[in-house]
Amino acid sequence: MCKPSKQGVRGFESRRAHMMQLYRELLEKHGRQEWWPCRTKNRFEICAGAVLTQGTSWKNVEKAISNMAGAQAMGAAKIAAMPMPRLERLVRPSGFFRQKARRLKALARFVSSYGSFAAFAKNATRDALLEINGIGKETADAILLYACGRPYFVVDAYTRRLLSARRMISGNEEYDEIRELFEKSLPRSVPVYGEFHALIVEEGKLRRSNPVTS
DNA sequence: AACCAGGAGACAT
DNA sequence: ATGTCTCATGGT
Repeated sequence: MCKPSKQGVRGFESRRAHMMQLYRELLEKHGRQEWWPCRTKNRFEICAGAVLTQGTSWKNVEKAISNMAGAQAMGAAKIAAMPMPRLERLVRPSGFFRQKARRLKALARFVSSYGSFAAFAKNATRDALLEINGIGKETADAILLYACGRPYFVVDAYTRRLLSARRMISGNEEYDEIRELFEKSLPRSVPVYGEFHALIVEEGKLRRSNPVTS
């Protein structure tokens, strides 16, 4: 049952075509972003970055990451065992430092409970991540995609604006509807998801600094 | 000198 | 379900 109607099939193919076209267009315009993939051997650093960047510019996050790395503290076990005042001091430049220190610690304990990062990356579920206080949908998906190498598309405010500007969504869709739109329209590829989201962010930043150039 | 970043949670309506 | 407030540092 539920064999797709011609309308449904055409609608699906059309969305997929638009999505690929958008990807190509952004890729040509901005070039490859290569956010985290190979540059970072430490995958916990990606998890930390996902939390630290909540509501703050990446520039500030880099300072906090640099502090943690400089203190030999960029690891789940180290963060899990670190006294809060010390952790707060390290992440202070990223803003919201008290709650971010708490969130990092909760995440570090969760990762540590798997015994190894590899075990965490393989077995942690999205729902389990979402139960951690301070890990919402966007942060969870960013961790799953960029740190765990799993095919979850990351949706942010730029993504909504861009898609509604292109009339690919109406604008009032739920987070997960938009995520599934990407995941169903694109080949199930971690590098593609990662690059596409990064490109959308880059495009969003450009639009902000220069509101008039389409 | 406001304004705002690669958000999320708590709370009121 | 949908708004509004808070969290906080550093760059335009």
